[in-house]
Order: sequence, then structure tokens, then C-alpha cells
Amino acid sequence: MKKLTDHKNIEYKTQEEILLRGAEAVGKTIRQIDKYGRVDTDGVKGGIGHVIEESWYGYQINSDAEPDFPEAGVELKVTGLVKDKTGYRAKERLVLNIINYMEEAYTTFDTSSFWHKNKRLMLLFYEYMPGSHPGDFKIIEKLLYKYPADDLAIIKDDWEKIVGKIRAGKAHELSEGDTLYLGACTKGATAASSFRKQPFSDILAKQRAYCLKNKYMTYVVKKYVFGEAQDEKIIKNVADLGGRSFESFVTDKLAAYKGKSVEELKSLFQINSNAKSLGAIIAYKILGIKGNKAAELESAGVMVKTIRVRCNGTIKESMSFPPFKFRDLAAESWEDSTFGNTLRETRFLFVIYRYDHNNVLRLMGGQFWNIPYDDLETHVKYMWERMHGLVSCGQIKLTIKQNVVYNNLPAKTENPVAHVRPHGTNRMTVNPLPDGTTLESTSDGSFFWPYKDKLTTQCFWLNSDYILSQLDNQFKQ
DNA sequence: GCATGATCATGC
DNA sequence: GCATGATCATGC
Repeated sequence: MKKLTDHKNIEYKTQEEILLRGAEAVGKTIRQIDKYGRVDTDGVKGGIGHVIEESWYGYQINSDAEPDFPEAGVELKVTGLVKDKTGYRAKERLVLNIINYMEEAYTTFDTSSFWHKNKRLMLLFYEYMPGSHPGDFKIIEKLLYKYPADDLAIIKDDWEKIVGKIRAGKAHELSEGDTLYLGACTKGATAASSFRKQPFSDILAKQRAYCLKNKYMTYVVKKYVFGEAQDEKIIKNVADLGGRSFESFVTDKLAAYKGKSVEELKSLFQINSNAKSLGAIIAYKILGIKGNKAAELESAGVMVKTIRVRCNGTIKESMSFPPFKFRDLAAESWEDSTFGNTLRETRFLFVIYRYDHNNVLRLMGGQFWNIPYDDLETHVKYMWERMHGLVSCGQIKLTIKQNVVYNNLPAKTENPVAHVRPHGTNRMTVNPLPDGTTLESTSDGSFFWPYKDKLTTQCFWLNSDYILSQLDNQFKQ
């Protein structure tokens, strides 16, 4: 490890000086800032950050445990924003320091490497332009960031969860979806060198770094940089938590209405809707939210999913995800796939209802969940690769019997975790197949598929019996 | 009851 | 009319 004396950033001792210098960078392109021609030679990820460190704040690139400005206790981060129809959002998660499993297990939050290095962040945002050279990216905003108390409560929960897994000898099972705001994301290639030792297991664990998850960064940007209005909060005041974690607070609230029928809950909260999302609407009302969005769940990217358990204890319906376009899917690889990343990064809030013996649907409670690492990287990956193969110069076959169009896409019976099924307004909601993929159909004459290069829009599903296996015992019996 | 194809209800 | 979240319908 380099010594502190290797730092040359002694010019900026206070938060004010650091922020002032950052503000002067706003409006400049990376190439204008770059004194050493790094942006045109490096071309590597992180190159933009290096340019700012060297050429703008004038210190050597380092991998110290100390924050970049030790005297002010500030860490510098340069990160990308992208513009979409709702304004600017974070392009990526903000990757922080690598987690040394061997050491972090023995720290507390206050003595952790995360807190020591990332207590305060000097954020410089450039606008990412697809297809443009990084040298042409422009710094458009700055923010000296201190975590607000309510966010910090969740970040502490997250940290405890991450370190709890290390202490349980399960660092190899860490996943970004384990947590809400602060994540443990993989860092480095899949090479053997990116695996590390952990203190309470002989299993080597993937190298991971702390990160502020993408949705949380987007929330920070929208709220603190652009001053956009935020959704209603579940926790109006940190004291409301009463020492509980945010997740416990939420599941306790839902559990308080355990056994109430949907009809009772509708009248209790004066809900008129019969929408298919009624189960979720009720959950938001129980959590004290007037609309259908809660700030904490949005900024954590939590997906709220309703589950109905039958009175015999099984689940009828599998869980659907947004439809995909065949051409988009063909262009992806598993590691950067939309579905894989969704499951990798997302924490879910299951709202569980169950039919009683009189066929009355009653609330059972809530459960936070994310997919276990092995289920994702073995079973889901296998299913995804098969679907990917079909749209990458594969052969799709349709068999039409009695006006029903059967296909050869990954079926529920093939895989214990996930499958592919249609998802659209009807079967004529189609989207085009990539060139090279063939589509054949045979028919008994009841119906003829009218396209050679289009197929009913599909989505990925998590199997109903798999979801059941993931529920807490209290919901299974 | 399960597997799979097909479609609904709402909000924008 | 579509995106989203969810549920229906049918044959075996």
C-alpha cells in the first residue's frame, strides 16, 4: 500500500476547496482537462476518473484505503449520466473500494473500509454520449455528497447484511441483489485472479467492491443535482424505525394485517380499484403511501410482486417479467443480459396472499427476496443460453393444433427455475426475429401462422413451484 | 392440478 | 395503443 506521503493532493484541504475546484471543471470536456494525453491513449474504463485525479486535482492515481483527500475526508468519483425521456439518470452503479473479506469481517460499520473511505463523496458527472469518444464527454454537474440520515440507516442495514454474509462464511454467495442502496458488485474479469480468500470458509469468493447501486445513484442525481420532486417516503422520520431495519419495518407493517381479506382491506383503505395489481395497491396503502410509488422502494429498485397461494399451499401462477425483443436478446451475452442483470441486482418485495377454505383471498404478509447466486448462474443461465441460441441463428418451430400455436422455446418442464412464455395483448402482438433465425410452422389447418420472421412477443418467467420453494416457512406450512 | 398458450385491466 | 403487472383458459 502506498503511503500517505505519496499523495500530491495537498492543495485541497477542505471540502469547500475541493467543491470549488470541482465546480470549475463543469462545462469542460475531458480532453480539455487532460494534460497528459491519457484520454487518447488509455481508452480504459476508469480513464476519465484518472484524468480528473491527475490533471485537475493534481495527485497520483492510487489505491489507498484513505480517501482521495484525506484531510477533508472526501473521496473523488467521476461518473456518467445519461439522458432519457424522464431526464438525467445514473448510467451505472458507482463502484467504490474493493472489499477485503479477510479484514472487513472484523470491523464495525464505523471502522469499516467503506465508511472510512467513502463517508463523503465529491461527485463529478459527465454526460455519456453513446458512440462518442470519452475525450468529448463534458463534465456537466458536481455534487459534494453526504448521506442523509434516513438513507444512511438503510446503508447501514445493507452493510450489516454484506458483512454478515462474510462472517457466515458465505462471501461466495454475495450478490448485488442482497441489499437496497449499498451493494457488493463484482469487480474484475472472471479470471482466477479475481477470486479472493474469505475468513470463515475455504471457498474462494469472487472479488467484489462496495457500490452505490444504480437506482440509488439515479435518485441522488434527480433529487440533489436536479432538484426533482421525490416520491412519498415510507419512513417519514428515522425514529419511526424504532431500531428495526427498513425491511423489518415494512414486513412488520404488512404482518399487522395478516388474515384480513382483500375485501376487508379494500374497504379499510377505501380502495375502489379491481385492477390486477390490487394486491400491490393494498400493500402501498398499508405502508402509508397514497400513490403507487414509495421513495425507498424506487431508489432501491425494489420490484413489488403479488403472490397468491392456493388453499392447498401451491402457487398457480409463475412470475412474469417485462417482454423482450428477439433482436435485443440476440445482441446480448449472459453476463450483460437484461434478465440476468435484473435478477442479479434486484431485491423483490413479495406481497403474499392466500385463499382460505372458503375461497376468500387473505393477506399473509410480505417477504423481501433476491435470487440465490447459484440458482441464477446455473439454472437461469442455462435456460437463458438456450433461448439466446434460438434467436441466434437457431430454428424456431411452431406446431398449430386446434387453433393453438405451440412452440419450442424453453418450457417450464425443462428447468427448475425459469422458462419463456408469451407476454402481450394477444398472440398477434409480435416482434421481429433476427436475421439468420429460421421459423417453421406446421398446422392441422385450424390456423396458419402468417409470418416467416415474426413471433408472438415473449418474456422470461420464474417458475411458480420455484417461487414457492423460496417463500419463508410461515407462508408455506 | 399442471403446463402452456392467450389475454386482461389499468394508466398514461 | 402500448407498457406493465397480472391472471385467465384449455387440454391432458
